[in-house]
Amino acid sequence: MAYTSALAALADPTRRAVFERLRRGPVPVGVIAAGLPVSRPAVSQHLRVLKDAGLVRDEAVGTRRLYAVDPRGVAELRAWLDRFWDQALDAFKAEVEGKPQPTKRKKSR
Amino acid sequence: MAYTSALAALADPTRRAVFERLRRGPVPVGVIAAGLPVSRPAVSQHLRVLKDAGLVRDEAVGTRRLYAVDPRGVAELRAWLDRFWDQALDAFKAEVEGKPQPTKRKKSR
DNA sequence: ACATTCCGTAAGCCCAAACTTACCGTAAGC
DNA sequence: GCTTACGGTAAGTTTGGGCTTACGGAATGT
Repeated sequence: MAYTSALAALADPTRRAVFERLRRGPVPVGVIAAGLPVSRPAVSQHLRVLKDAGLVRDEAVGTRRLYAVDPRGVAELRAWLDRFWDQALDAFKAEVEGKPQPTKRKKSR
Repeated sequence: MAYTSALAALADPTRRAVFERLRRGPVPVGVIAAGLPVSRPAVSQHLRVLKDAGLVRDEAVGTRRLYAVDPRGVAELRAWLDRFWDQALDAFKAEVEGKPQPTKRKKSR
């Protein structure tokens, strides 16, 4: 159940900006920070969270580290979301076909 | 771009529990709160956030309000996620086929 | 060897948000 | 009518997390 940490990771706007920057391809930390209004250590911390969530993988090349989107983390989130997708469509279809009983209120106790 | 608030909404564990409870079908607020270790007002507040994010819709029936998953919010999240999915697969394929240039370091400035 | 570039980590601050208690409105049952 | 069940809102408290500054380590270039 790593989708929990993935959702928590993508909740933050700055972290989402980092993640979306990675969509174009592998990028070193400094380049990411240069395009954002936060310091480089902040970006490092965000990348750590994304990595722990399985959304990102890194590769050391010289003194730099290239970060890239990890398809596995994205796949896990997708799978979790799809469960809601299927159910919601079923419920919607069921409601269109015929309203159920109005559900009586429970007696006092 | 309502996926931003949707991600923020699903980041909280309690709110996610509420949302997952709704996966079985429409439920009144009290029933949700009964199954969670938080107070009923807390659940009300969480439902408000989920509703503002477009993930949930509500329907008044008597003194109760039935909450249910809103497929539209889920669809929006799915669409956003899929953009990463496609890109990540492309990048992975490109990397397998042939490593790009090692990327020289920039001179001092 | 030294200097430089790149990056991760520690410590600390500060604000957003999740929670509780208390209150009020509304609809249904008697 | 009154009472009771249900639920949204306000106010206040507290904890978590995102940020900065400062530091240390590792690899490259000369």
